[in-house]
Amino acid sequence: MSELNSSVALLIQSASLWSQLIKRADSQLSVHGISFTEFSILHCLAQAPLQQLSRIELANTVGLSASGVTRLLLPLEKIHLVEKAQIARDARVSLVKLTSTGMQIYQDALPTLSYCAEQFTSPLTSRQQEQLSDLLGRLS
Amino acid sequence: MSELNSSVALLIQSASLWSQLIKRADSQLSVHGISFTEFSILHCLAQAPLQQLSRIELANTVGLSASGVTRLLLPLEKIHLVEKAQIARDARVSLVKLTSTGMQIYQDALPTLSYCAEQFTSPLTSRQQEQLSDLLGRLS
DNA sequence: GATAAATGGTTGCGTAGTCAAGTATATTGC
DNA sequence: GCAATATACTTGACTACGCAACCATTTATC
Repeated sequence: MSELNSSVALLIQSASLWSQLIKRADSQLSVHGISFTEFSILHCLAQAPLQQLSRIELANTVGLSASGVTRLLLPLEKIHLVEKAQIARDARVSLVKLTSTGMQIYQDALPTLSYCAEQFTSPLTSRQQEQLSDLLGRLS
Repeated sequence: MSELNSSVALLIQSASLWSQLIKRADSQLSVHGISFTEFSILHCLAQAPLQQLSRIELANTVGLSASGVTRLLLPLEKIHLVEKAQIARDARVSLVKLTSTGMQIYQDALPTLSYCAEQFTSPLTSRQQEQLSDLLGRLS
């Protein structure tokens, strides 16, 4: 049973850690008027070629359901951080494109979140941070 | 900017990873009639001395807000997995105590979640899993 | 020992997100 | 070329939270 316990204990500890991290990130990002999840979306779009992705691609990248993406994009469209685009090949897909305003907000918010991430990983040496990054990268 | 990017990219990748993990855990735990968060609560209580904790301690341990704990406990009380208890010293605190039914459900669910955790960490060698556990343990 | 401040907890209200079902378009099998 | 199936969403209804405001009790201050 203590075999079972150690992996499960790690999981539960991670849950607590993660929820605290997200709360802090949300709180710090609120200066820019966006949440962590919204930032994630801006980030994925900013990295994408032409700064655009389909909603399904976006959902897979940020780990949300399709409907979650639909709902999250509504306010972002309303304040013109992203806009819809079509693709001729397939009338089903509705592309999401980062606007220049959206890119601006993203770039403003990037150092804020980066600082937050550093605060969080500061108990680790930079060597350990690399290790952690590497290990997490191997998980799926 | 690519300096900023690497830490932030890791964070966003972790978010996606985490949400997928929780979805899988919830889905597998549904056999036992509980969610991952509910399991977390049972787990914390099972580890605690006398299998009881105050609501605030519980909130801190699982990373929820106080109100989150209040609401989560309601259904658990209703199906008698946990019960309320008083402490004479302080009439404000309301202890939460794991019932024997609750302990049973916890022990039934433990291997399920453990299997889920193993599935998740299976891309890593056991040496790497230890490293990961160690690194995460150092974060707060 | 009365008043102020802190702590433990609950409730109202709002937001984020899920799943199941529906719609529109594309693709496949015959 | 047309039915069947799959894909890309959207919507309705619901759950899971968080925050702010609120009691109740305890502790500190004077």
